[in-house]
Amino acid sequence: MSRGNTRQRIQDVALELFAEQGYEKTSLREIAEQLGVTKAALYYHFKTKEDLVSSIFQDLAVGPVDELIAWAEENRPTTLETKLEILRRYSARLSQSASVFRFMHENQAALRELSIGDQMKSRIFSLLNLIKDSDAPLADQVRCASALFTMHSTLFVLEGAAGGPDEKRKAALEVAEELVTSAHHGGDA
Amino acid sequence: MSRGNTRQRIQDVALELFAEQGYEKTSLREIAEQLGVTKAALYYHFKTKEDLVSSIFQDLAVGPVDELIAWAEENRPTTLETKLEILRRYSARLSQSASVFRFMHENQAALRELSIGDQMKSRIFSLLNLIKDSDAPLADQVRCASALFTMHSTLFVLEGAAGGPDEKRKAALEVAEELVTSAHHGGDA
Amino acid sequence: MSRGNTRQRIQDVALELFAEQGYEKTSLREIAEQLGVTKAALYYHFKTKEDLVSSIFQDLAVGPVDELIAWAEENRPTTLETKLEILRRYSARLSQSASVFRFMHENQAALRELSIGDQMKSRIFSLLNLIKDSDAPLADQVRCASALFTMHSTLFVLEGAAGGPDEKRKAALEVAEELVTSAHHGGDA
Amino acid sequence: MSRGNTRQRIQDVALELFAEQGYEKTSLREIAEQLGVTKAALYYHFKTKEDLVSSIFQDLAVGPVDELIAWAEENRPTTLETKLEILRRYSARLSQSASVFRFMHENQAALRELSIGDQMKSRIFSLLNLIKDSDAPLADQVRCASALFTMHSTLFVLEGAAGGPDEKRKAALEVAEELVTSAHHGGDA
DNA sequence: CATGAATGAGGATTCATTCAT
DNA sequence: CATGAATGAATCCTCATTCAT
Repeated sequence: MSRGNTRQRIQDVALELFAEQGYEKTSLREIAEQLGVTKAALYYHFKTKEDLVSSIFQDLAVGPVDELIAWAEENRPTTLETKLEILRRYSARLSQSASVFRFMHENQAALRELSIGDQMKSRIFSLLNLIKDSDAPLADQVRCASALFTMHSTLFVLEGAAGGPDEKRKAALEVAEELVTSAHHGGDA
Repeated sequence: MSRGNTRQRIQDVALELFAEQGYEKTSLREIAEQLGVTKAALYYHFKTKEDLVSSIFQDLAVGPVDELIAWAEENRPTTLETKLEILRRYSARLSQSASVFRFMHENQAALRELSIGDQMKSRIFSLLNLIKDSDAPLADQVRCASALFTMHSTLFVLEGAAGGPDEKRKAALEVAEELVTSAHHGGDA
Repeated sequence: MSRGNTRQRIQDVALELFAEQGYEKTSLREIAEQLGVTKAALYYHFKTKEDLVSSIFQDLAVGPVDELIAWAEENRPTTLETKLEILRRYSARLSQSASVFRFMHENQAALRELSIGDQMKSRIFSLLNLIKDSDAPLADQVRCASALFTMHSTLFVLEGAAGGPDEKRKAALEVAEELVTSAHHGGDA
Repeated sequence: MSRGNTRQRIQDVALELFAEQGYEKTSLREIAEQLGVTKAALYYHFKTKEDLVSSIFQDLAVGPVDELIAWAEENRPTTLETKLEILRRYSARLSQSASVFRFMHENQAALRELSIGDQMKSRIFSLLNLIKDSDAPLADQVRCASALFTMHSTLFVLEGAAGGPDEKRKAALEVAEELVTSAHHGGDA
């Protein structure tokens, strides 16, 4: 039945548990139990716990974001329209891999000393630098950072408010576009 | 030698380590060692590790935010000017207790199952509800949430960018005010 | 209000908790808390935890049993009637200090390495030796031991059966008398 | 080196130490040390300390007694001869697993809050109910309880008296039979 | 591919006890 | 008489990891 897709199944279950309970609170025993295999089996597929979590990020977050960055770099110089397209594409990535990003957001302390933490951080900085202008007034830089964070946060905030996940995503994107546009104008004017 | 200020010293050192390394990665042994006391001494002052972290939040975050909420509730109905004043006061609180809020932000997964996690969450929701209008369009609600998150995030993002902490705080406040104002107008128009 | 009777109050509360939860499971903190005093206060009245439990036994078990043994030794040689009187008196002691004896019975392992354990053991052996005849057949010796244990056990067994505590005590005494009488006859015949 | 019998070896050493020192005074460290393994090895085989002690009881006490109860229930209605046979079989079980029963007897307080405590208690009650008649006079009920306790106690009392363990066992059985017979006649007459 | 068995390091917590005030 | 503050030693237990089979 399971033919070589074990690796994938481990990642799936692990992500689910990591997102639910946090990285540190989720033990390999738990993951193995939920899969119906032995802890040792996990070690056949992944060298360490860190290796497991890294592979998840690599596939679901680092890779996609790298593609986005590559695309943006091909489209230099970065016009406002390009910036807005970055936001749109990023928003799409975000909702595709919502649980990884949620996990990242809620476990920053735990991820900080994992190499993957730095990797993600540098990607997001790259993205931010594509959107904002380093010479712009501080407030404009905040606007751009805020644009990114707004899309992140909306993934798991506003539970109370009406609207399905996709409506919320669109609203967040709208606000983000507005913020970046405003920062861009700020630079222009 | 120590004159009744031990409790306070424990809280200080604990917060420092919690913020630096994360809640789960910081052991009571470490805190005790840094203080030059025994683990058991910590247990004389705090019933559990959770109790310790809770007391820190209570003093530095829950208390101050409660005061702010109380003030806001005395000034009903909430005009735009009141909302902006809430932002200003919140921004001040935030920078006074920056490390607690940073800690909170980076350890959401760990705090989730601590009672203090729920407490903080409910406070922030209260604040959000004072600022936003539940009947407003979704985008406006996102604007208000974003205003809060912007002030939070700016505490520990934009390391690269120029400007001292206070300038960043002011810039964040400016953006937050803008977002809330925009959401308010949105409701009006 | 409390004038020098603190010692007594400590003993009372301690016995209650020891009997309820066992010796090892009952901490001095617990005793102090229930009394509304500090652990350190207990140490003013009793040198150690062992000292506390010993004092309780001394007052409620060792002393009374010693009196009984003294009485029996004054009434040598030990006729059957004397033996039966020993049983009656012992039965009375037992129900007066039921909780100490129950505690003793259920915590033999814990008491074994406390000096008071040996003390109690030697008292009960003395009592047994007054009742049984060392030259008698083994079965008769068992009868006499059984007589004592019957009275002990009935203190906290037969919860299901009808009858108030005093009726049970009388029934136990009756059976005990029978056993000792039978052992005595056995020696005679 | 060790061939799958580790689990058994742990149980053996644990029982020995539990019986010698009591449940609470015996730490897992001690058990592990005596076996020449790590504490963690114990946890591979038994989920908790309670689980370890339970497994010992299950194998050596609960199981055998359950068989005895099952046998007795097949031989309803319970004649006097059946009752005596129960005593004989129980006596045999008792001396086969003497240390478990001794341990049980001396650690009642500790076992009380372990699920295995309740289990054993209910077994002994079942046994008692097979032997005694609930409508009989209280004294007869005491006789039957006493029969059981006599066999229990003789396992570790009467150290001073002459006779090997098997002679003591037989003497105890004799007295127990007598008590139950007497209680049975009491009901008849 | 995977398991069974084990380890070493470390976690939070509890306890009896002490002593200066 | 009693407390507040602290200690040292021990407790049970969990975890990531390893390795022979």
